[in-house]
Amino acid sequence: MNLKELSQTLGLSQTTVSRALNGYPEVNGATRERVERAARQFGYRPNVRAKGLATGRALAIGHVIPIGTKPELVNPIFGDFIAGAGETYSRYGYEMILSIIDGRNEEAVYRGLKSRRAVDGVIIHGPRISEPRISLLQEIGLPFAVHGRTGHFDKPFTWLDVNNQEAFREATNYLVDLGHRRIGLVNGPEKLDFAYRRRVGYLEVLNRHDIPVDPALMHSDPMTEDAGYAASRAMLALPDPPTALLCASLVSALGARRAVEECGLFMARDVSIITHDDALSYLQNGGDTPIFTATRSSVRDAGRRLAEMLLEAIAHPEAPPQTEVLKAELVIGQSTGPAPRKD
Amino acid sequence: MNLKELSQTLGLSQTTVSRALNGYPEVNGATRERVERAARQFGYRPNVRAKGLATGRALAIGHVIPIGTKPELVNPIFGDFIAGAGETYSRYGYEMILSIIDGRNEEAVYRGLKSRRAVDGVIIHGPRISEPRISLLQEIGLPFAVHGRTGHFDKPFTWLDVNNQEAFREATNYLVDLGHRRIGLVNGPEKLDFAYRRRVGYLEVLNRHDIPVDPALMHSDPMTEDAGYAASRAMLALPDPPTALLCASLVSALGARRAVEECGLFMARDVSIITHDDALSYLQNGGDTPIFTATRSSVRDAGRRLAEMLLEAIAHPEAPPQTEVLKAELVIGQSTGPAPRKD
DNA sequence: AGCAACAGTCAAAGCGCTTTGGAAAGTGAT
DNA sequence: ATCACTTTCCAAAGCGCTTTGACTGTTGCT
Repeated sequence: MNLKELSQTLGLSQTTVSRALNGYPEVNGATRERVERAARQFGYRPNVRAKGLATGRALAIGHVIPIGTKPELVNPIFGDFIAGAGETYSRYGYEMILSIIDGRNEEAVYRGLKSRRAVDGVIIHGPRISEPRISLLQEIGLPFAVHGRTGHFDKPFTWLDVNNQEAFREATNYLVDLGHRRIGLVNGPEKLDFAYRRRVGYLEVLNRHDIPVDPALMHSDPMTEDAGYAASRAMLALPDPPTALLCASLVSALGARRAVEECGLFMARDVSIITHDDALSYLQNGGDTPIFTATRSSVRDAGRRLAEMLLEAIAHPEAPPQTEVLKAELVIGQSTGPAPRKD
Repeated sequence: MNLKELSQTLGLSQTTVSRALNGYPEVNGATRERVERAARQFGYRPNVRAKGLATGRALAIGHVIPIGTKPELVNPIFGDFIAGAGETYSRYGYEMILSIIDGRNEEAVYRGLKSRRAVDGVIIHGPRISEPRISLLQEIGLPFAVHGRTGHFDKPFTWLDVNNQEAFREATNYLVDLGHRRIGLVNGPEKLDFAYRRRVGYLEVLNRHDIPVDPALMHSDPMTEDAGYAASRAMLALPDPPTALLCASLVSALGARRAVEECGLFMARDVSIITHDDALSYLQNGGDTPIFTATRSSVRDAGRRLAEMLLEAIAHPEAPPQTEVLKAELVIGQSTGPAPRKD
C-alpha cells in the first residue's frame, strides 16, 4: 500500500493524506482522524526512500568503524554505545547505518556517505589526539558528533566525553591515600585521546605527591584481557613491583587479576586494582557489590545522549555546537586495600 | 554533483551516463571511459535514495537487536558477527542498518522494515528453539538468513550454524577420556537453540558412558562473567563437586575460573575447564598458546559467510535456500588435565 | 450585500535516479 | 541504392513521496 493507493481508497488527494499523517495544521480534525485510522488499518508506512528523496534528508545516522588487525576501537564498548544511540534513533524515527571498513580508506568512506547522501550525520568513535576526521568532516560539511574529545580545532564541534583526567586523578589519589607509592598504569592505546587524558590525571597525582614516575610502570596497549595480563605480569616481575594497578577497562582488569593471582598474590591484600568501568551490560563489575573498585560511567548512557546531541545539531544547523562532560563516579569494590607494609 | 549536472557537463544524456557507470553494454568504450573519468574527477556518487527509489531495491540489510533488561543476545558476539557481515556488505555495495529495539514490539519492527522498504533482507540473530520470527518473515515475504538454526518449519530457509551438538559431544568426550565423571555444564540460556543443542551433545556422551545425569550440574544462564562465576561457585560447593566444567563462552569461562580460584583450587589440576570460544577479536583465548581448552569457531567468519548467503538469496529469489554448518575445532589449552584421583 | 480572510482541499511539479521505447547513424549484404 | 541489422545514443516516463501555488467554500465584518 502506497500513498497513492491510500489516498484513492479514502477519496482524498495525496497532498491531504500526506499532510494528515505528518501533522500539518491545515487538515480538518475529522479528516485527519479518518486518514490515520485507514493508515493503521492498511498498515501503510511511507516508503523511506521516496520520503528521503523528497525531503532531501536521509533520516539516518552513520557510524563508521574501522576494523584493523588490532582491535583498537574496542568492540564491546562500541556494542553498548550503539545500543544507547539506537534507542535515541528509534525514538526520533532515525535509522542507524553501520559501515565496517578496513581502516585505510576511512576518508573515502566519509566522503562517500556525504556525496551519496546516505546519512544526515555521523558519530565519531575513539578520537585520537590528532584527529584527521574532524577537519575532514568540517571541510565536506557533514554534521558529526564526537564520542570523546580531542585537541584544538579552529571551529568548535559537538562532543560528549567522560571526565577521564579527573576520574583517574581521583582514582590515583585514592590509592595514594591508601599508602600506595608504586602504582602501575595499564592504560589503553595512548594515541587515543581518552587514554592520554587518563595518564595525565595519573601523572598529576604522582607529581603532586612527589612520587617518582617510573616508565616501567606505565603500559599502553589495546584493552584486551590478554594485553592487560601481559602488562601486569611484566610489572609484577619487576624488582620493585607495584602494589597497585590502574586499569583502563574491566577487560584489562580481568587480565590484571589473572596476573596477580598467577603470581600467588591476592588482590586487594597484596595488589590493589582500580579500573575504569564502562558499565557494559554483558560484562558487569560483579553483581550487587562491585568486585573492582572502579571509576564508573555508563557508555550506553553516553550513546543515548550523544545521539540526541547530534540530532539536535542537525535540526538546528545554525546553533553553536554543544559539548557535555559526564562525570565518572568512583565506586569502592573489593579490589583495593591499604598498601602492604614493606618488610 | 548529480547525474543531470554530470551529463550536462559531458554533453551526454542522463541515460548514457547512467548506463556507462552501471556497466551496461550499450555504451561505446570510449564514451564509458570519458564518463568514468569525469565521475571520478567530480566525485560523483549516485544519490542512494534516488537509486533505491528507481530500482525498488534498498541496497541495505537490516539487523534487529532486541535489548531487554537481560543481555540475552550477547553483545560481544554480536559485535564480531557484524564486523564480519559488514565486510561482505561493503564488498557488495550494501549498507547495514541496525535497529535497536526494546524487545516487546519485535514483530512491528520487522513489519515496518518491510512496508517502509527500508531493507532488502534481514539477518536473524540468536534463534530460539521455538522461533516466531521465521514464520513472520516468511509470511510477510521479507528475505532473511538465520545465524544458527532452529526447529522444523514447513518452508525451508537460509541458515548458517556451528555444529554445536557435535562440538560439545567432542568436548565432553575429551573430558571423559581424561577420567572426569562429574562434569558441570555452564550453559547459555537454553531457550536459545544453540545452547539447547550443546546440552544435547553433552548428555549424549554422559549417557553413552553411563555417567549419571545430575540436574545440579547443569546450569543455564546468560553468558556473563558474573553468571558463569555464580553457576560454577554453586556447583563447586556441592557435596560431590564437579572436576570439570564445560562453559558456553569465554566470558562465562572467565567467571568459572574465578570461582575455581576463589575456592582455593587450581584450574587444570583440580578442575578442568573447556569452553566454547567464538574467537572474538577483543577477547582472545590467550595469545600464542590457548589458555582454555576450547571448541573454537570464528563468529566473524560466520558473519562474513552468512551475509554472502543472504545476498545470494536476495539476488536469486527462486533458488532453494542454502544452509551451511561450520565445524568448531577442539583446541587443547592449559585448562584441562586428568581427573584428580579421589582419596 | 459585498468583500476580505481563512480553512480545507487539490493538481502538479520536483527530488535524482533507472529503464522503456525509440531514433539516428553506421555496417554489410543484396 | 536499398534493406536489415547493429551500435550508440536520447527523451520521457516512472519510482513514492513532499511541497508549492491555486482553488473552493465558509465565515466575519462592514
